[in-house]
Amino acid sequence: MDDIFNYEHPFVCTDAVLFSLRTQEPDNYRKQPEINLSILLYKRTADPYNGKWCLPGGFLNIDEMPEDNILRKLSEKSYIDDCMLEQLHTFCDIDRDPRARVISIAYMGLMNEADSRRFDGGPVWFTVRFGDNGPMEFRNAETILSEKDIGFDHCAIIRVALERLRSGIMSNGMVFRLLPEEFTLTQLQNVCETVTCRKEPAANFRRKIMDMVQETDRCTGNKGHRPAKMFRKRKEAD
Amino acid sequence: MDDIFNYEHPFVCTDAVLFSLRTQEPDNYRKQPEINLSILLYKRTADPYNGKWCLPGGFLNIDEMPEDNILRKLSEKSYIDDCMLEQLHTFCDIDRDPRARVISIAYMGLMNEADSRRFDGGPVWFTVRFGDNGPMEFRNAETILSEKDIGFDHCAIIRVALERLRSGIMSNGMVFRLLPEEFTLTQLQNVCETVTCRKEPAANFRRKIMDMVQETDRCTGNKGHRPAKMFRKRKEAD
DNA sequence: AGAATAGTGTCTCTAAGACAGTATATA
DNA sequence: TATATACTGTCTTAGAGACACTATTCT
Repeated sequence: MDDIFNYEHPFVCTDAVLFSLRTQEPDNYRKQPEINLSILLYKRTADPYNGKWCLPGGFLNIDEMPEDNILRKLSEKSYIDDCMLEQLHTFCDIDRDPRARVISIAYMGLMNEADSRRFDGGPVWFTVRFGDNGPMEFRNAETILSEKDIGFDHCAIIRVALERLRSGIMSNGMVFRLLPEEFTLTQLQNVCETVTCRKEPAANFRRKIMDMVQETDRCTGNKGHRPAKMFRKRKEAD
Repeated sequence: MDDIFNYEHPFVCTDAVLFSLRTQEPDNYRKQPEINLSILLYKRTADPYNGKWCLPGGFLNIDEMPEDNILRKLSEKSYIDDCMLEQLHTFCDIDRDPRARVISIAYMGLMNEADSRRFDGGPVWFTVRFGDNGPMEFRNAETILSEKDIGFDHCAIIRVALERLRSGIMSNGMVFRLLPEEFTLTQLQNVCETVTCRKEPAANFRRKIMDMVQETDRCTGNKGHRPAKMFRKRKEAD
């Protein structure tokens, strides 16, 4: 092999920010459930950052695409074998891994709640609390994590992913990857609102997204209030 | 060192799409010059892709940031020692380099015409012709290149850069990095129009960008028509 | 009736686009 | 006066936001 290939070169790894939803059943069956955004983290059991929580990912094999690497790592610990991944950014800080020079190609993925509930063992879902630019917080039934509990530069990666999700959720059809096939417009709106941290009158929201959805002939029922029509993502005909 | 670091891992390189402008002096001194977008390419003198034209960049050293790598490579061949670089995307196709597995972290940079004219020796500037999605063409005084004359996957990289430039030029203050400190609004508009491939009435354009610029007390003259006020980028006061 | 959500109609304001017009320098 | 660019005024339209209103189900 060529001379230029005989030098000590950086390692390459992947990291994935997987988003999903956690729907909290309400105390009163007539009320709408609370919807929270959640991400997937796992607890490290070795140095560096032993005991800290990190994003799933791994070292990239010489003959492997980053997306495949991430899906492989995820399917080792769960039942995920398909999830659309979008490249976010490549993180290159020289000392981001104390063991060696490791650059990380970061991806973002979205999955609906039903699929995300099939995870067990390995990584676990934490709901994300976040303000416009303030510190983030991650929770599940047992644990509350703050930014200092996150290893490597993964907080920065999560921030970039959140920013991408927030800016794209309304335009790129990202919302639909978080929702089941069929959903009510109120569900759709609640998801958008939790992601963007902005409330909006229903009439305005509906006008804006009406051309992205299509009505089905089904609706909700037994909720103690007017039933809601179910919608699905509109199939483009162009 | 750790066991996981004893494996054959991908190489990492950088590639930079540097944009600038080429102003073509008009035949009639009273007319506005034609402005073209241009990018920097160099001709390979070794396999693979011997004789093809490529983006500047290079293999990333173990203790080097990608931006520094690019600036180092550029300053070897020219006088560039500073240029804001923005990360575009990381290209990972397994066979994008026939010699080995090499992933490329691609960046985009913008420089004004005066700075870009200080390049000599090494890489050269080509004006870019491009339609909405059609094939690209690259020209300078001696040469016309089509996409097949570009090595590696650098055409795809250029396309991503163009797309980013086109979508951000009006909002992110990118235009101002292509222009000199002071410029006329017609110049500003012409640059925006060549980048976006869309014409627009001057009145509308001016209304849109008025809050991004600030007037100076200078103006053009001796042009055989009404002089134009010079403007500069508005310094934000927040 | 009361509680809760589902869904609609309409007003205002702003920004984008179309287009016609005025202003000013040089030969 | 002719040419070329510089700059402005205004009409129309589309979309965002605010807000008030009606509709439906279950207990």
